[in-house]
Amino acid sequence: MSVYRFWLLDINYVVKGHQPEVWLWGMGSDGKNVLIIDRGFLSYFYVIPSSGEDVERLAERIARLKANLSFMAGLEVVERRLFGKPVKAIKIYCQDPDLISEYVKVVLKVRGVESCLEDDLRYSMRYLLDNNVVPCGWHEIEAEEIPNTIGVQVDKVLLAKSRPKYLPDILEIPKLRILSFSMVCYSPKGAPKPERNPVVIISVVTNEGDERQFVAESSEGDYNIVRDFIDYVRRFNPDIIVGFESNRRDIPYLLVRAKKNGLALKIDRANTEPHTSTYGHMSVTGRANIDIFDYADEFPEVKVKTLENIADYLGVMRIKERTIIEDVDVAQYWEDPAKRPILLRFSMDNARCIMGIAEAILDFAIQLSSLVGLPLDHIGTAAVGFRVEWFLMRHACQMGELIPKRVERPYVPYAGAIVLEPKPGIHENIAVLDFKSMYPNIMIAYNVSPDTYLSPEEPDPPSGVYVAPEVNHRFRKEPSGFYREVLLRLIKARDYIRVELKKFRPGSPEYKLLDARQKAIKVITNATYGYAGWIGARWYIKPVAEAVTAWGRYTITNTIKMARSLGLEVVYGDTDSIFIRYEPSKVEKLSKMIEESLGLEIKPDKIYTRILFTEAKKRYCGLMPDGTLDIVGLEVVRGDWANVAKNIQEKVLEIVLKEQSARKAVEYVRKYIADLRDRRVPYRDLVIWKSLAKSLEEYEVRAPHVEAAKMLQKEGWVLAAGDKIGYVITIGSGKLYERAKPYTLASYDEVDIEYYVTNQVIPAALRILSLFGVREEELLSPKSAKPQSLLDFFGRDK
DNA sequence: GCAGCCCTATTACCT
DNA sequence: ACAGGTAATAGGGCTGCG
Repeated sequence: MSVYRFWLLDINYVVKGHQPEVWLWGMGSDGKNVLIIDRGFLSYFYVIPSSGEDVERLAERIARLKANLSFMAGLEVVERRLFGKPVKAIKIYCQDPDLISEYVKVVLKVRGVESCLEDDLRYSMRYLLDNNVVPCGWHEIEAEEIPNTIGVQVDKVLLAKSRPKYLPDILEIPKLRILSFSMVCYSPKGAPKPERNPVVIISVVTNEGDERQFVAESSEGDYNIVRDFIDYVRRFNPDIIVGFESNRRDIPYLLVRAKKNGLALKIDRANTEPHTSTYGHMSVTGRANIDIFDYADEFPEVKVKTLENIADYLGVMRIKERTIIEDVDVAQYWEDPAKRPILLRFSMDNARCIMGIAEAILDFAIQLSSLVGLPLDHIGTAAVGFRVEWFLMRHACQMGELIPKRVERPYVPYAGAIVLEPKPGIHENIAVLDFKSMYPNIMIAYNVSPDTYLSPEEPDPPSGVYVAPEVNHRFRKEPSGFYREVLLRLIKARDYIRVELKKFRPGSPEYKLLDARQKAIKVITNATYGYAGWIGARWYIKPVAEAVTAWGRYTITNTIKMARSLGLEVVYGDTDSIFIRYEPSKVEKLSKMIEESLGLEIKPDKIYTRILFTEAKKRYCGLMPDGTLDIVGLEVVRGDWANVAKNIQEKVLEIVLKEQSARKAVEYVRKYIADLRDRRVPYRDLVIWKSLAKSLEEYEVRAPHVEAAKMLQKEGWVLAAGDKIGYVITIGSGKLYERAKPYTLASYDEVDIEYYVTNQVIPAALRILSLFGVREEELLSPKSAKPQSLLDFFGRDK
């Protein structure tokens, strides 16, 4: 027996004859792939006695059930806390974790049992939580090698002789074998259906430089390529498999195709097929199956989350250098021998893009996984709320706080932040002062937490309370709350990493790793308030979230008052920021005042040379000292306007802010409209993208993007909530929804250019130019009357 | 029959 | 399926109008 050091890649469990085994799949420090089998970890759940019930007596009553519940392995009375209140609970051990839900039903019927807790945790997660075993983290374990009689695809199999011991100080990531794949399916008409249409191309790229392409010999049979793909995966033996929309599309498709061909998609390390797991992800036992698409939300700048757009954004592969083949066109490319090579190239490039994106996001995914404690293949599919919750659950366990049940609650809204009315027009030399992590710091400063909250009936405790303004919710000053403790740890960890970061050269592996770690910490820190206000949260208590925003409003209004008292002119503000005319010495004073009176930190974030406010809140454009534009909320940064509108608005903003001439901007718009009318702008710049928020039948109204989506559906494409519909408006009469058409099914000749002039370009341009008195007619008429006097708004403009 | 108004549904943004 | 605050468009119903 020896001590073995490994990095945890994946975890699952099996139960054989009511005896559970945890399977820890890892990378050894000796460079080997290992499976460590840990037997004998006892699962359990808690029983909360009804109030006034004698817990020892209740325990005895439950113990008597042993005759019926034969795999109950003992019980004990323990002291825990629930929402901060001390409780005596009965911890009931169960030999077979899969029997827990059954046993809970029986136990709940026992007189004096109020409820059961923590019976809803999967055995493997229970194991991770209780033993502080961390996915994507290094551990040491006493173990002995045993023969690989089960035929798993690893270098060695070990039998655990101790529980793993987490080594938090080793951040290093072992060398991982990564395989990316992308596939093309052939359907002569409509969307490919796995029951009838074959896979014709599978492209594969590995991070060891191998590139392969499996191509079907004919349009009918895909036996060969499915088999070759399975063989290839097994031969390469990747630790990580990456795809794009592979959870939802590729893997389920391949499963059906394999079956059709009498094959089994055994691409894992345990000779089983991929299976659906938590949060709708496809689990590949012993490997981490990652869907790049699940990380698309990390890039909000990318509005339409296609593979090529994300790759372009990350600099992996430029769209300009690619031929993009739309889904609707795949069949003709496959059928035409002259065009097929383009399709092959397209597919190979997709696999390369997936590998490139994987390499760009993997550091972050790994850090998020180890921080939150969810396995690498789960962390991407878990929604933000669940990521935060798993992080909290880990700490709850360590702090003796019981994990509350998930309960359904009605949605009752509460008041949020304050947004100031901007002063429309152009302002010079404006500084933005931002509170640093305002909500987390409020939660820390006032100890706002589910376990420190005092309900109205409860008296003030001796140590005193913090009372939230407006809403008057009270929170104990002591002891330090659950949220406060967790947030302090996060902030401390991030501060430490930021210091460490300075020791390394940007771009070095160490730097990338630490940077990814601090980003993961930041994400979880910033999401904690949102979690607190989420009705789906286990630790939801509305007054907690309500108090945080109340203190937020109090903080910003006081800040504004103090700024004004110092003679600073406040021109705008939103939630945790104020925009003021920049006067360095006064700003310095203000920071100090706030620090002293509120205990929160505010600092200048950026200084605009010039800034333009529209009449609307949350929509402005600032000119930075380096000449770049900071565009906020306007059409330019929105994904649901055609590029023609976005392009023209950006240009208008640039001219107005840099050259300070509305007249020039008007000229530019007129020229642009002329070009548009001559169809000199690319077709793609006319496409309007909108998401489907629900399934098509659920829509109450007829809207352009919904009608366009219905046309796609008619063609056989499967559409679901979250899909983006790209459409153009075509010539004709009647409502817009009658003239909307998916851009892939329409052509340039059908497009109603005047719609784009009137409803896209003009409104986008006027949003800015109307501030200077420009009217629609001036943009439309090629040679309008003399420009209005207001046009030359700076006098010095020639 | 339709312009004008108001309201609702819908989407995507900001912090 | 992390929060609330906000802007904006299109559709749809209603009113008033020779």
